[in-house]
Amino acid sequence: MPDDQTSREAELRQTFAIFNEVAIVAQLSRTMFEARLPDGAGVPHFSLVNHLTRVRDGQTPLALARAFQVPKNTMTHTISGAVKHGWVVLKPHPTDGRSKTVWLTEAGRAFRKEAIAALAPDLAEVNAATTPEDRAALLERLTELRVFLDAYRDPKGSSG
Amino acid sequence: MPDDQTSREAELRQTFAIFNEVAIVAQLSRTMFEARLPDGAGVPHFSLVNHLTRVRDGQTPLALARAFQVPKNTMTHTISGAVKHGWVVLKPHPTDGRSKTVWLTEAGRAFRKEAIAALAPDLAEVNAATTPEDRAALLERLTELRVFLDAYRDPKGSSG
DNA sequence: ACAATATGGTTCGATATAGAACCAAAGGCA
DNA sequence: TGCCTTTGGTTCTATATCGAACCATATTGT
Repeated sequence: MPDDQTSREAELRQTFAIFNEVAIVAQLSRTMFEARLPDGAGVPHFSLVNHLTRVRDGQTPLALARAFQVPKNTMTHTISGAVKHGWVVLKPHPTDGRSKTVWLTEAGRAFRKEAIAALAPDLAEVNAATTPEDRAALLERLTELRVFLDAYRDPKGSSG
Repeated sequence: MPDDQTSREAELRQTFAIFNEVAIVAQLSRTMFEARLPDGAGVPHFSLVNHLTRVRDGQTPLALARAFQVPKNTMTHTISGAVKHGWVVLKPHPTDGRSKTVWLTEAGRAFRKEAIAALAPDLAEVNAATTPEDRAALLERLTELRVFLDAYRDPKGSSG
């Protein structure tokens, strides 16, 4: 077996290791965050409410599904949970009878505010344990990888 | 609001963004991998079989749960799926009547071999789209973060 | 106008993950 | 020996995620 082959395989293993670490970090951070969120709140609920706050509410479920890169049935499920908790409400779409729009409630805004306050200490611990340079580099490389994967699996950007 | 405060908040947002990207990459890569795996095979099944191959089989479910940083009931579930597919078999522990041991089957070894071959092209695409230096840096920083989170959430290293 | 197709959303079935309660065997200790 | 605690695993319940099938409304093409 020539050297080219063995070193290529070593690089594939390294890339596999990257995805492995990503999966572990995702798992650990999800657990960490959910421990801080109130009652039946999960990360998807917070992400939804956070997105509606930062961008704008009144978006359709499909637009949200695309924003989060998840299938539309997953977004249906997340929204229904948020509705059940009273953080958002659904209203009919003004011009498209098939569609709906998602709106924040006061409870939703309060939930987001409290969640952010509850999450901050953990984030601060991470910042205390790492350097700003490492974090900036990590974010850059992760974004690069995410952008590639995004385009790789779905060259045209569909999601429904 | 003093500058210290605003820059600290900016850093918290950046760290939050890191976890956000990690979650997205984890999601995209999981989907990508599972599209390549046969029939009802999921990433956890592959990870299990891969671990049993690389380290050794005959380990107990609890040891495996610790190796993968998951609760023991999650490992019970993963193993039962792998047993159902015929990739591993359970045998009683030789000296501990409460415990079991997990063993690879020939089908399990074949599954791993085929899965690796099926996954390689995707990994190669990632390698074609990134530089070795970026990948090495990413892996390093991810590992650093994973090690921190691991210690942060569980200073003593328990898992059962 | 009308049939064919495309789109927005939900439902169904499957796997994944995790906390809590539970059971059975092992180990410690009087 | 017998009780109590610890440990290994499973079960129960709940949320998350996703593909496939499905329904209703819109849009397109003729």
